[in-house]
Amino acid sequence: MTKKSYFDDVYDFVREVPHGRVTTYGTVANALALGSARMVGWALNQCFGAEPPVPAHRVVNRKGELSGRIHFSTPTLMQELLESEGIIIEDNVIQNFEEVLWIPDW
DNA sequence: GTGATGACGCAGT
DNA sequence: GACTGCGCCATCA
Repeated sequence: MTKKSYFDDVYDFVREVPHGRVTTYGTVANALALGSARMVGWALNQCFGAEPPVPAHRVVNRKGELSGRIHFSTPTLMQELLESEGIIIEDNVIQNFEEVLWIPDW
């Protein structure tokens, strides 16, 4: 893993997400100019081996659904983490999505 | 070198 | 309004 990839860009971006806030794949892809939201999800697929750990639970799809929860240790872990930060989630979907959505100025 | 896959997004129907 | 298909770019087999 000594080889740095654009993963670091995605990881760094996600780590910049404030506590209690979330971001979307499209936002990350747009902010990092990756060109595809798929790249973000694919990069986060390996975030579990990243150091320091990446708050991947703060990254959701455009609809605010916890689409990536299935990749966590448990399908409820992602929801538990978000709820622990004060984010309301129902049926694996963020309720006040627009309120917790975090978007960088740049 | 080619084909297939992936935690998505958007346009078209 | 809801569903389907295609495209994005990078990595793995």
